[in-house]
Amino acid sequence: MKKDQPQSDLLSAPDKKPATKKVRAADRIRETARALFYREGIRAVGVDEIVTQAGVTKPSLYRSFASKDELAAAYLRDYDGEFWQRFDRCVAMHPGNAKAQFLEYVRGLGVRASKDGYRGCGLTNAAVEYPAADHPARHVALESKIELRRRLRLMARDMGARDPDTLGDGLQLLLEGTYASGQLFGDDGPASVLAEIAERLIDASIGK
Amino acid sequence: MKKDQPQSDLLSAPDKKPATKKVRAADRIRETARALFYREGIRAVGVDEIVTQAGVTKPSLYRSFASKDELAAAYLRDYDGEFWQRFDRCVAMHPGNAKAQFLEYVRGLGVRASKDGYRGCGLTNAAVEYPAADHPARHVALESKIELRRRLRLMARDMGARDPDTLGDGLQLLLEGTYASGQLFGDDGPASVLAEIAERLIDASIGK
DNA sequence: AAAAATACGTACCGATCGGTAACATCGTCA
DNA sequence: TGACGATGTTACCGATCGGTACGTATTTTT
Repeated sequence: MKKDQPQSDLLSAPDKKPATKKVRAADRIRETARALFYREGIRAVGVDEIVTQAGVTKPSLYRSFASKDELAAAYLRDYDGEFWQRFDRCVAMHPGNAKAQFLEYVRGLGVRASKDGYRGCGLTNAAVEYPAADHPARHVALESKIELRRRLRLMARDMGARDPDTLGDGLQLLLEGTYASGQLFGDDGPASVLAEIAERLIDASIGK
Repeated sequence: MKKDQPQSDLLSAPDKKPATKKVRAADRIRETARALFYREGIRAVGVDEIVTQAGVTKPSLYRSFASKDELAAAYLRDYDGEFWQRFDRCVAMHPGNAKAQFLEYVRGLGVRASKDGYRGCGLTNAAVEYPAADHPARHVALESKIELRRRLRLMARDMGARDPDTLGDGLQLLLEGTYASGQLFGDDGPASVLAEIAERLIDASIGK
């Protein structure tokens, strides 16, 4: 279970103990929380479970995070970062072609969402778990979704949509619908038609 | 379950106290749980809060429901019933016209989902809160979604879609996306374009 | 090597969680 | 009246919840 020691000794690592435990407790907590929160939900996971599985202790958690809610918010910030990494990678694959960019992301998502064990979007799930507007976790989730909306509308404009805002919002509905459906049905759920439907909607919304 | 209140006083009710408390405890619990579970989420609401707000006591709850999980399942069965009531009312309004039936529902949903305080679909939310496949709440939610999928595919066929299953699934993506987006963004969210997008997608999927 | 700073662990807290035992009370109907 | 079923009352259970007081290692700096 305790793997990952700093492989800095690939070349010229002069003074360094094996450092089996060199990974900072805060990092181990972040990683463990990420896995547990995503798989089981935030409310379902207690801090004891996190620290136990991370191989650290509770005070270590509370030295790095003010509360469980803040840890949840940190998890979502990490998740948000990974999301945009995936998204922007698709964008970079098709320079100047917004439709191809979006369809690239959508095809990847369609595959992921149809594998079982898929649990949807961590950000959306968190917003479902924490409806209170002032909760730190919900705040992170909402900001991310607002940014996504902005990006999708821009992409819709670049696609040449007659009404970019409407198409952008429509694409967001499809994405959120896939997140939800993917975790409801296992494979062979509605999520598998995402790419086809998205393309159909886009084609019906551009040109003319 | 457990019929309610002998409403024998429609005529000739001679001796009857105001009956402020005549409502069965089980029913009061169901109603209270429905409101609280939907608004705040199932995990977020404790049984103490339910019985307190319902004006009953904990043993009364556990005389009618085997566990909190079963109460949650009962809540979802109620929710499911109300959903199909709304849905079938829209169907009945446009006999023989599946597209009009669906758009009728979609227009109503678009309005509801854009009001703030909207919390999405109770069934979908429950599935998010309880990822474990064997949880009673998730079971009810999944069954309902499977039935919805079946219905939407049938409607897509009645619309004359080239590929009914694909269109049906696409419509489900839009619905689920609206449930999620509606509770993320308040009003003026992506949910407000649902009707327009749905119609566009349908038109692009039929005939030819 | 000594001192200052940083990271971590042991043990514990009060509150709340879902759930129950035992008994008193009430209304209804025979 | 008397019996019954449904409800309320009170007190309690063990487990888990999020969170902390306080002392000990370990590093880093001097």
